Amino acid sequence: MSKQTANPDRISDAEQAVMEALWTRSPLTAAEVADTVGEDRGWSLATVKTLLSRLVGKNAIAAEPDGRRFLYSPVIARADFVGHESRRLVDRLFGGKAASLFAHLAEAEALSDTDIEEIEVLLRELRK
Amino acid sequence: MSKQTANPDRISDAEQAVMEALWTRSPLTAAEVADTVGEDRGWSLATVKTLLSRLVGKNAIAAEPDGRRFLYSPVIARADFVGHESRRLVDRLFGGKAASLFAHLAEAEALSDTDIEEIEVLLRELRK
DNA sequence: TCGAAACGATTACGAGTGTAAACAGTGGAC
DNA sequence: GTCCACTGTTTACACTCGTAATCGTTTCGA
Repeated sequence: MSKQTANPDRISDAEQAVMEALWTRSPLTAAEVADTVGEDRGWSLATVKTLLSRLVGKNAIAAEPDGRRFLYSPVIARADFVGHESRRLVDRLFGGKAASLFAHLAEAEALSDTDIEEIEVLLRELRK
Repeated sequence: MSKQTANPDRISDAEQAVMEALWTRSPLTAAEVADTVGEDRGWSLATVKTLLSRLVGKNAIAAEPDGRRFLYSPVIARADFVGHESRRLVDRLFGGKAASLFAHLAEAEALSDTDIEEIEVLLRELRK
């Protein structure tokens, strides 16, 4: 009672790769996902099928029957996932303060000139 | 060949809690860490000892002998850890673009007014 | 009609994690 | 001098993750 309780159905790295494929285009069959994802990751079809099953188990994707196979589609939106993970990071590392994350990025020179410009634009938007 | 190869000595959530204690004050004995951390997390001394051992194994902390016990201190700095994890998130979710992370936070209304003000100040600094 | 290909489901297995109990050595109190 | 408390080390165990192989079924081509 603890890892899965504290960690309810977190999407793992490998699983995320599969999600990315489905966020890009869906629905897809297992074979199609494997074609897309397995390519760069060097995964076998079997591996992709396992990941798909696990994602279905986590209710992250839905499997709609289509003849004797399934068509998979995301259930959770990418924006939600991204939001969840971002918040998690901000909470874990910056005491929940998003500005601290920003300060860190600035200090670590992790912000390119382009980044800074874009953020300025966004800020002007926000200030309106 | 893959999880530990792709994931060389990552610091886990539970381990991070121990690190936080040591980043706050160090060196500490195992018992002291347990007093600090075990309290809120409800961990037994045994659990804390295990985590300390694993962290030593990962070269994240150092154990200096002090009589018949050890004094533990961080080897990696919090800023480095935070930097690493932040970059990891930006890479995984925002294609490496920090500005995208910022845009997401803005859009998700994860930025408080205070956050925005602070960021503006930081930006002015950066522009100099 | 018969065998091969294609599918999902089941099983596998080592590494990492969360959480701890059991064990062994030792130094201090009495 | 003996025993207890404390310390690090070893072992444990269930669960997740990465990565598949195998199995059972079904369908399509020959």
